[in-house]
Amino acid sequence: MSDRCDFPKLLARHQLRPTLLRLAVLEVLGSANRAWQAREILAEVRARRRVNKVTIYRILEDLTQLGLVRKIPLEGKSSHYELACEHHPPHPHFQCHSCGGVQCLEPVSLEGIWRELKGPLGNRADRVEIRVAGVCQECREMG
Amino acid sequence: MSDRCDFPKLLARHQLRPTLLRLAVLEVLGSANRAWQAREILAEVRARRRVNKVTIYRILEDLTQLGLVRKIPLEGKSSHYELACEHHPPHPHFQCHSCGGVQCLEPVSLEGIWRELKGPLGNRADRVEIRVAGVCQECREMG
DNA sequence: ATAAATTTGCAACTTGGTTGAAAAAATATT
DNA sequence: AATATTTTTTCAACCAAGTTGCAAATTTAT
Repeated sequence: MSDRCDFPKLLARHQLRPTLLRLAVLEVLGSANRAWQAREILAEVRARRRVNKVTIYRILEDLTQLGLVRKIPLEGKSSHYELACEHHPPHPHFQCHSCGGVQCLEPVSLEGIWRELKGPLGNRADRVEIRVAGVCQECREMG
Repeated sequence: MSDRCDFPKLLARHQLRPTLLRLAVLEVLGSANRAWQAREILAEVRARRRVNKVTIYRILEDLTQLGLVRKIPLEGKSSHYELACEHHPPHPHFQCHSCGGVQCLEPVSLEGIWRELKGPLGNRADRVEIRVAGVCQECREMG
């Protein structure tokens, strides 16, 4: 997935030091083409190292702030995070409203939407997010 | 906005009794063309009547379940709710990542997106939600 | 009138996330 | 190298949104 992302370099480019924990978080995020909950990232990092949850939250916040990570609001109480490097362009997410599971979908063109968008003038729009809700295959088969 | 929605009838159609509280929640939702947080709805209903928050949450859950209300996941820890009657078709939402404020945008055509959507086969997609993130006018003027 | 079912309230709890300040680690200065 | 400074991580305590189980109250059916 993100074998081609040089995380230390990415961090350096943003004046963030390449600490073990920051790298660990980035590596978890890059280890699969999916969106992760903070709790999942915490668990993954803990598999290799002792960490406090606050640290994970703060790292995620910093990385999100710098645009290195995308924070995706979805149904449920916990946010999801994913890499935002050049190898992971923005894309829609599918969420099953039965099991809550999340899947990344292929990127779609947003031109039409941007063109059609009409909102209170004076707002500056930076980003468009698409969430597709439905029932995933597994839940459908369950009945 | 929703002067044309007959809430008692809507409830009856779904085998839900038109209790004072259910009607109060619907009336709050219909009182402005915006998305409401549960806490806001609670406050509004409490302005007229004594209610427990659990009741509000349960009512919102029931109404959402029946498709009478849309629950919209946005950035931040609390969900937003809005009427889903025929007078309030689905539409994108704008959210300011400075103040967190939410605005309803005009509906846009989703045809292009539906056509382009490519996801794990076997999923059934029911709904597409669009969230536009940016900075609202007010926050821009602040600096 | 009374029994049965539905709705609401209450209190206690769970969970995701946050705060502030101290401890530890890394970097810079003399 | 020793010390000061800054950055990162931790800890404990906290907060707010939302949930659970059960009792009380209300509504509907018998």
